[in-house]
Amino acid sequence: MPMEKTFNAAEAEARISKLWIDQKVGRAGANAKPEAEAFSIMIPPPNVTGSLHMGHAFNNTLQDILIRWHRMRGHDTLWQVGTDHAGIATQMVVERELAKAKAPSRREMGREAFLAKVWEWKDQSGGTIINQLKRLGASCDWDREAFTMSGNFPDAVTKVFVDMYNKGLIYRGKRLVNWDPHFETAISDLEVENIEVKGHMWHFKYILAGGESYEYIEKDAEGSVILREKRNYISIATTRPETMLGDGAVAVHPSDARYAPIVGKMVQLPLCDRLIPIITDEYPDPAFGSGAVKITGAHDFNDYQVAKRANLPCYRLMDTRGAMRADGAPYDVAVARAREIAAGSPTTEAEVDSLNLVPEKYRGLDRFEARKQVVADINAAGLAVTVLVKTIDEETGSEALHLEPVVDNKPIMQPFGDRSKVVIEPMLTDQWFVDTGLIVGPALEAVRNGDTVIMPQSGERTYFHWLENIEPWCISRQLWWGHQIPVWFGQRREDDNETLGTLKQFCAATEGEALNLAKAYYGNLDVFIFDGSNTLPGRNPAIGRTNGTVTSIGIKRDPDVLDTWFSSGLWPIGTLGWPDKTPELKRYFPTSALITGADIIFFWVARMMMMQLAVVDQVPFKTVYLHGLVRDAKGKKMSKSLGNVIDPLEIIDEFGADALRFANAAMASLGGTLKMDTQRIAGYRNFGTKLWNACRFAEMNGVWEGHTTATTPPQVTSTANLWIIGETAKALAEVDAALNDYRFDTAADALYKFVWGKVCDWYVEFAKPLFDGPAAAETRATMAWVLDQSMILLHPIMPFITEELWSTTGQRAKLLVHTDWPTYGADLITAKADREMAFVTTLIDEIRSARAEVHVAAGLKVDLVATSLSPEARAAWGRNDSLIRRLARIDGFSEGPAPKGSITLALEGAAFAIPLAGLIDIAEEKARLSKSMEKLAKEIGGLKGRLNNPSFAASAPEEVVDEAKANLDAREEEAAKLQAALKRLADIG
RNA sequence: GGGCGGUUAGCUCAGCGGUAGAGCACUACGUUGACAUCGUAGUGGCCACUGGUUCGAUCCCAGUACCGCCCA
Repeated sequence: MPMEKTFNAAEAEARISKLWIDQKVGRAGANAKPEAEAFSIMIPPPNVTGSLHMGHAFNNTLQDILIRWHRMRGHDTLWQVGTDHAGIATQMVVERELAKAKAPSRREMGREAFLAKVWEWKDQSGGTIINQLKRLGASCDWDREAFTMSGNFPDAVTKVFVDMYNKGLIYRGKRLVNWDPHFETAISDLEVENIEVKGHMWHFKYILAGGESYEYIEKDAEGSVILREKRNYISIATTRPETMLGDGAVAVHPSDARYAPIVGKMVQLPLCDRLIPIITDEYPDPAFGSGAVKITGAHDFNDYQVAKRANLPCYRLMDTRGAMRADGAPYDVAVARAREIAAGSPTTEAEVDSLNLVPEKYRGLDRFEARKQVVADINAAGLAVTVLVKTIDEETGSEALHLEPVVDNKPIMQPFGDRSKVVIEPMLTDQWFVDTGLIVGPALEAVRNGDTVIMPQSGERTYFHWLENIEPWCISRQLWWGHQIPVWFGQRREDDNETLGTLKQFCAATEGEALNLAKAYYGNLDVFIFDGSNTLPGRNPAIGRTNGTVTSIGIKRDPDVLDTWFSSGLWPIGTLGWPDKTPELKRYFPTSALITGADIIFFWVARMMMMQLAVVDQVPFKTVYLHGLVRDAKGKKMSKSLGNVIDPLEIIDEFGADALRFANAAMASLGGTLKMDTQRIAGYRNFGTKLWNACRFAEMNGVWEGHTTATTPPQVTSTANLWIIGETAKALAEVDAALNDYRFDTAADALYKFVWGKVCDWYVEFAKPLFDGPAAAETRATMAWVLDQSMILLHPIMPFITEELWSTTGQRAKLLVHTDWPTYGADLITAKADREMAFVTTLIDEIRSARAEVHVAAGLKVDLVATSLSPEARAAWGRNDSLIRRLARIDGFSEGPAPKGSITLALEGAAFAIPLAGLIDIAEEKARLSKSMEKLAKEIGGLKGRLNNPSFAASAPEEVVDEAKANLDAREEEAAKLQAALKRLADIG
């Protein structure tokens, strides 16, 4: 059955994909030669909730190109596939599904039932993205699909936590964290997006205690007094009025002379029955606002630092949902205790946290509601800074002056949760942290000494900059979906004089081990797991008593889970079976390359480096290839709201996976963003069609008859065949070099130019006359070989169309995916053939160009007269005249002087005339020649300028000088010929 | 404010010491033993600006302007 005119991607891709999967072509070690070196890649695990977007398509195309290339080369390859449980993202999706289905909410159904729902959902929809990867042609080892919540992974995560805990690399502490009031969990710095929004700045007066007052003096830049008044207050500015309820002080800069008289004095905190001090700190900027800053240690990161320095208590004002606290003792009780603490009464962090200093009227209000209320109350109390405003009564026209509160409209940077999109609240909570400062050293060193190479190099600078300024990593999340933290809490023994108010921690891989630890600690008490109802407040353990004496004690597991990135940080070893010493771990770790987006260098790459080095003392990968983000054709971020999202599956439907893959490879230059243009993808679809039709042409000419795969090219004698065999060797060398350097764009470019520019544009055309001559047999053999090589070399980038062509063009021992990658070298290049074909193609180009410029009808055959021929040129003509005649539409050929009324061509070593008496416009030919002369003159001028410069000859390398000389000679020779032709034209008229 | 990068043909981008390339778009023409998802020919660039290094700079260095991205 003859080949169709085009490749039917939709039909063939499904069929070929199934074939590859059924035959397990991507299994670890497939097609490996004995003793082969290993090449392994870990897929950046997509979220199990995810579906394939352009970023995935791009990222996985590059990985597949590398894997296929190495696999064909006979290396022992593994492309480890799998998905990430993606804590917040997945929990969010399932909660949304529940809401949509009007099912009970997460809280209503409880932890166990909810987790069952998540697993149910995962089983139903978790395979989506994996199946989409298959459509892209990804040749992963599908049998090894991993999941961060399945198999050995949870145990591995737990083991790492316990080990790190025991080494003192993980600690628990009360810290100000980014709190997401929607998910009611802490999130890491990296999960916060700071966005500029319209905000307001309010100005409040805090009245000095005891009726005190001072002289407030404001000076301008020159030091002249511009305001002098007696004040009984200090003015503070804030964008978050509701947090004033938790203020611990007012801070001013130590150099600020305006407030020097009142530093150390107390002010009355408005709306509250508390006095707070005026303190000095470097933090306030005297030039900003009034220069005085209210300090709310529990709800602002800067204030927290000030509070720490000044040893101020940090009173938490909000609950987990971002509403003003309604728990704890009544306000007057709490505030009384706060006054005692302020007066020096000893306290603990835990006690401070338990005190609810929100006055009764604000309790339970949402934080934004509370903000409005506080502002209203401050205004009502006359404590707002005001300005005189003149109003005119519209009816009477009478003017009136009155005071209005000063509220500045100003843009403010506000933190939002990257998943929830709600305003993040700095919140003082107990969390687990990795003491990253202790494990960052080896991760930095490994990149510095080249154990791991980051490409492009700018990525290394970013990596260093972040790691050199690393902050502790908050790894606990108040979620349900994830790896539960393997720590159980119990009450401290009375003789245990650790920090008051904290619980004893038992960190262990299993409940049994935790119980053993606890038994060892509590001595003769019975220890049991307390996992019951939440009737006891917080995480307090249960205590059993007999006749009033404590006889048993319960320990309770921390309900929190680990940050998703803690587990995905272990992806390289976890997927290979660690902590077991599996053969795969031995074989494929450290992995060869990590291909990932530059946007997760902090989230993932840096953490994998730190974690793997901390756990197994080895780098996780030798090369990190960072790529940019995929944008739309205009460079805009693809987003649903903009409506510019390009769905890779739709692209595959329309153009085929190969076109998308080739476009991805061609765009993969290092650095920058990637602008995805469907026109370009269409172009690469056309490229596939081009190859397809070259093979179809071969088929029509019997090239494939009885064809089997040959590893070496046929022995040939004709120049065109020798030449294309050499070009194939050049293409192989370019592709190998490019892929070796991770230059997917260079590889794609070389292949495009070879297949289209050399094979299709020239070689197929050359073959047509050769098929009629004595070289027909060797030409068929050469074409078969060259097209085979094209399929092989293109296969890593365009696997489907090449696999399909492979099976339709001959008897094949193996699928293309497992066909050996060639190893031939420069010995296939014949310099003489190269030179000769350069002459032939240049001559054809020149004739075509000249014909077009003087408007010779395309169909018209013309004669050619050689006016001068070097021996080499004469030989070249003799061996290739059928090619030239056909492609340049030449009829008769002779040697001799230029006939009258001909146009002239000048080449190196030859000059030709095309007699066109009566057919051409003399003026037009003159113009054409003059234009060529101008171009030559410019080149000659440049070359002469260089060569006439004495220091050029003195300083430039010899070969550069020689090249310039040779160039000048050749250009001058051509110019002379053109000059002669111009003269002839002038003679005619 | 700190860090990283960019500025090359109408568009999207390569090139990164020897005088500028690709794809797309555009214009004209369509002879051909595969391909109109095509062929042939062509138009189009003070390589952001200003200095410096060099025999020579789009390329290296410094500064300026503008534009991105990341982190505060």
